[in-house]
Amino acid sequence: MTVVKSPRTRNRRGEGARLREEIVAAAARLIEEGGQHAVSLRAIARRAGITAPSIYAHFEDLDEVLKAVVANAFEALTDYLRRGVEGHTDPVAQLRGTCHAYLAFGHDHPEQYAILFTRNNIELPPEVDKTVDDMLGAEAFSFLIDGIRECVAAGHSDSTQPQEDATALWVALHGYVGLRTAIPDFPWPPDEVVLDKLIDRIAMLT
Amino acid sequence: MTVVKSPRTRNRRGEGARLREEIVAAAARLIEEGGQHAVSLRAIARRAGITAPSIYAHFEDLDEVLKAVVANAFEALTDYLRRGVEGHTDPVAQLRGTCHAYLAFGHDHPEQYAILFTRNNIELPPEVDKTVDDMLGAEAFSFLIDGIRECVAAGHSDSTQPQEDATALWVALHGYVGLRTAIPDFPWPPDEVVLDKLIDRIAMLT
DNA sequence: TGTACATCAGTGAACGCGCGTTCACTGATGTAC
DNA sequence: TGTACATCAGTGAACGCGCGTTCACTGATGTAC
Repeated sequence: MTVVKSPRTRNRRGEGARLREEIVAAAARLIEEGGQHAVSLRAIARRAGITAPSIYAHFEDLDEVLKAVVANAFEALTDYLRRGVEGHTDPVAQLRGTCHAYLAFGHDHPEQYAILFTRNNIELPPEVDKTVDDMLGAEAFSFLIDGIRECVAAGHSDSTQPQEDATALWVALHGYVGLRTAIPDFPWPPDEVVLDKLIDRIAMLT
Repeated sequence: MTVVKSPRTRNRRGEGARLREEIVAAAARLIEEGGQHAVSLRAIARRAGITAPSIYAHFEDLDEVLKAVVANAFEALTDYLRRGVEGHTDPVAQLRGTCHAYLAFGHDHPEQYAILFTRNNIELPPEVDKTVDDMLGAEAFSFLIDGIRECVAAGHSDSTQPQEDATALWVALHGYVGLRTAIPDFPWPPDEVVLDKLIDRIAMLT
C-alpha cells in the first residue's frame, strides 16, 4: 500500500493554535467512529495529518487532548438542550423538549455521550474528573430541575420534590440512552411510549 | 525487584479443565479491579500464575475468555435477582426486591455490570453479542415484567401496559446503576427516595 | 510388579506490532537593521 | 529596498514497553504390556 503523504501546509506564524483545534477534532472523530479505545496519540496524529510528536507542542499528553474533547462534548450537549427548550413557551412542552433533546444527543453522538457519563472510559486525574462531571451534572441537571419547577408553578405538575424528581428523571434519561445504545436489538417500543411514560410519571405531569 | 516465581503445581492429568476456570476467575478479578481496559492475555496469565501461551490450550483467544466472563456475570446477576424475590410473598415486595437486587448487583460489581450492558466494552463478534444480550435482556426483563403483572393481578398496580412499563422500569434501573457509578459525587438523595419514586411511579403502584 | 512409552499440562524464547515519548533537526515565516 | 537572523511549526529517527501469537520444548502423570 502506498501512502501518499499530502504534505500538510503548515500554519503560518502566530496561527499554530489552529492545529490544537484540528487535533481535538481528529480525536473526537476517532471516538465517534470507534469508541474511546480507538484513540491513541499516534492515531490522532495520523487522522490530523501530522506526526505524533507535533501534538506535544499543544498538549501535555493524551489525557489533555481527551479533556478538550470532553469539554467540546459538554458544550455540544448543552447546545442540544438549549435548542430543545427553544421555541416552546408552554413549560410542559419545554420539559419534554429538554428530555427529547437529551435523548437525541445520546442517539446522534453515542460515543461522545459515553465519554461524558461512563466511568473509566477516559481516565482523567481524579480532581479534574470531579470538576468536569460536576459542571456537566449541574448544567444538564439545571435544565431538568428548572423544567419541573416551572411545570409545578404553572400547575401542570404535582411534584413536591422537584430536585429529587429531577434526579430521578435524569437517571431515567441516562438509562434510556445507555440501554438503547447497548442493546439496539431489544424489542423497543416507539420512543414516545417509553420516553413519555418516564417524563409524565416521574415529573408527575397532570 | 525480584519476582519470586512460586512454581505453579500443575493440574493432574484429566484435570486440565480446572485451569480454564482459574483463567476466567483471573480475568473477572482484573475487570473488577481495573475495568475492562486492564484485561490482556498476558495480564490474565500473570494473575493466574501461568504463562500467556497456556491460555491457548483452553481458549481460542482473548475474546473467548471475555465471553466466559460475561456468561459468569450473567449468572451472578440472575442469582442476585432470584434472591431479591426470595422470601417475599407480597407481589409488591417481590417487585421492589427485584429492583433493589438489580441495583445491588450494579453497586457490588460495577465493572461486571458494565461488561454486560455497556456497548463496546468488550468486542464480541456481532452475532454472539446479540445472543448474549438477548439472553440477558430476556432474563432480567422477565423478572420485571412478571413482577409488574403480578402486582396488577393482585390489584396493586394500575399498569395497563406491563411490557412497556417493565421496559421503562428497566431503563430507569439501568440509568441509576450507571449514573451512580459514573458520578458518585453528585448530591444523590438516599437510595430509597429515587429508587422508590421510580418503582412506584413507573410500575404505577397504588 | 516393573518398565517403556504415550499423553497431557504447561514453559520459555522469539517474532512483529503499535504505542508514548525524547531528541536533534529543518525550513518557511516574519522582523530588525 | 535588501539581507541577516531569530523564531516558529512541525518532522523523522529512535528508544523501550507491553501486547498477541507461534513454536519447539519439558517433564510429570498415567497406562499397556
